Amino acid sequence: MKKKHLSLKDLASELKVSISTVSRALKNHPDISPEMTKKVQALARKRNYTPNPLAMGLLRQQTKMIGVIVPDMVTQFFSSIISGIEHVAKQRGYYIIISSSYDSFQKERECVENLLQTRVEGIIMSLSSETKNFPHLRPLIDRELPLVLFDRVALTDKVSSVVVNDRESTRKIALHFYNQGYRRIAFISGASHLQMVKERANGYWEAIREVGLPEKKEYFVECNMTQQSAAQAMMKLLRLPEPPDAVCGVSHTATFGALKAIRNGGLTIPNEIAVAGFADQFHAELVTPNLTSIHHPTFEIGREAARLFFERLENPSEMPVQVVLNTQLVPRGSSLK
Amino acid sequence: MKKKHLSLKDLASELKVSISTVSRALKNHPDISPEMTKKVQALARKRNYTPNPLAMGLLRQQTKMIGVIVPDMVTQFFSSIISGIEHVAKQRGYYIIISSSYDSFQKERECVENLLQTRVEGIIMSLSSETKNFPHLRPLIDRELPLVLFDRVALTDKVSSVVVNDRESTRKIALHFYNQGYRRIAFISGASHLQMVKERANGYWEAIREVGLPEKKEYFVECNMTQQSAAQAMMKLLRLPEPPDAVCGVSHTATFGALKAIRNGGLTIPNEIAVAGFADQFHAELVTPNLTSIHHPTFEIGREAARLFFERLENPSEMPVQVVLNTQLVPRGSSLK
DNA sequence: AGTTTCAGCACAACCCTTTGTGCAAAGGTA
DNA sequence: TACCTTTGCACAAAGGGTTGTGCTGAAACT
Repeated sequence: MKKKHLSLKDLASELKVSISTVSRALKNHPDISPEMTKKVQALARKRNYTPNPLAMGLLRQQTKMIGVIVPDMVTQFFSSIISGIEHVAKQRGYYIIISSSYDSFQKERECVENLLQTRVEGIIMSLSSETKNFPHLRPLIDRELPLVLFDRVALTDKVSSVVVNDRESTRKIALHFYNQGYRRIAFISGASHLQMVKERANGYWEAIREVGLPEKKEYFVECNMTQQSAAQAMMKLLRLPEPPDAVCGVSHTATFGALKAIRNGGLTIPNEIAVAGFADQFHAELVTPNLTSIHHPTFEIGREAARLFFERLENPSEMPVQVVLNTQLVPRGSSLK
Repeated sequence: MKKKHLSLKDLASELKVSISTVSRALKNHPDISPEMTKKVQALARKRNYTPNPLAMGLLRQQTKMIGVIVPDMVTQFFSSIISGIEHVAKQRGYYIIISSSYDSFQKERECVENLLQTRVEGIIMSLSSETKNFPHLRPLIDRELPLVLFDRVALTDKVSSVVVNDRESTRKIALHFYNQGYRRIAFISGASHLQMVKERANGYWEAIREVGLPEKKEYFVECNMTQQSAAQAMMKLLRLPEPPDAVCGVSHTATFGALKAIRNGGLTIPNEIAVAGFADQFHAELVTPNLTSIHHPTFEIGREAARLFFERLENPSEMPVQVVLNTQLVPRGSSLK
């Protein structure tokens, strides 16, 4: 005995008036007499009527849905951003549909296609690490569907985006190391085709130059952004004839990978070597000593991305903009001599 | 020059046939001649036609959407479960709409109402910690909409649910402590109105009795499930005339709270005191020594919940079932003498 | 050749809502 | 009284898709 959702038709037949009368009465249309309006609204409230969103969507040609694509939705970084997006979307009566690209270009492409088929009104996404070309974004751009990129961005001349000040982040860390007296500062970098990685690497070199330290290439190692790879890169650093006394990871994963390698190497932090990188408060305070880290305003990233999305939705012809959010360096035990 | 999605009507007018012909041709209906079918399908492929889901939804009276309510979507535990739900939903062509109750009964109630207005076909949820009555679930049950609860469940005689073997989890931990030679085993419990907490507490006592240790009330302390509160509870334990040599936290948060208190107290793990609790691999291996922990099959919880959901969707009259998943004790450094 | 049969397509209704237009009854004015 | 305006509602179309039924012309039958 499954009760179906009730429609205007049900209300209309119960009141023995036409559907259009009911519809107008619910909107206080002047064409409808006050008595009728009252009667209709009373019944609608009693029966707990709500308009069918599908019918509305069909009529208005809008689904009230935003597609969100992230490399992975389990990581706190992304889930927190999603939470920020959802917060704004909810306020505006929109829903989000989350898809994971699992850092695969192929999957990302499928996600975009799927979401377009679902008739989302636009997409907010962070690119997969494999994504170097953007043919799958063409349909969005050509059809002027709102598209907002965050964290891992591209095509910034055509697409609005939200990023953090990556260069400044690593610069802050390196300067912090220097101020604490560390002089052999190393950096574990990542896949260099990513804009974010380039920026962070630049920030590192900028600080090195700024304080007048020698630009030693051997203190700049690369990894593929996995914990294991970062750990190996760290071990490479430790085997140097003159190993670094401070190290900064290019990402959350790289930082903790380096941390593990250092522990395995039996070195004491922060005396023999200082560590800093990217981590949220919870993770930074879980390890001993607590990790000096760059805190990303994840919720705000999501909020801004959603804000830009609605801006474009309302004004598709505006020029794309880029919002740069500032990160925060939180010094903790791992780098305080 | 916003190109709209194209419809059957567009295809029909381009081929100068009726809409119904196009519709049938796309489905290989025998009424349509092979040549016409070929022609239509060719054009549809060329133009990249996909049916409008709103129109289909309106027609079939199904939205292909599942509402998902969690206390918080940022925590890995829940985001991983959501990921499992999404995985199954995607396979079946369904989308999920995620709402957060923020552990508030009021918000949870609003979430349910909102989702029902959106015409989701059912809801998969974990109850907020405030939820003790279930008037907001009545509409779901009365209208026989699929409802599946996980982790924090209730009304198991009317609603399908997925839980883990909580009692067994803590029992395993306590037995593991005993086998490692620990004899003064403590437990940091939580808000006792939660079924989950009761079960875990029971598992602890069960193991204590099983191995014949004295049932010492002072080794059983309570906290309100925050890190700080758990840390305070831990400190209380450490101040005992005969402090425990092993401690188990009732939850992820409680476990790490206890860990921090022990560190602050300057005790060495696992020699002076062993620690174990609930944590995923990433967090367990982040701390030193690595934390012995109960691993929850979060992805599977989501998968099972979704499976039960579709079972009920297809067969609403079946009796509710409860799936109990087993947890896994992963011994690590924090409890190995 | 006249009738039947069937292939092959068009028409119309339905799902639910909004909204422009039509229309009848009531009121007002000359 | 005859005409015009206004009130208050009904009708219909549109949005995109499916599907039962109606219609037309040609092939196959007697």
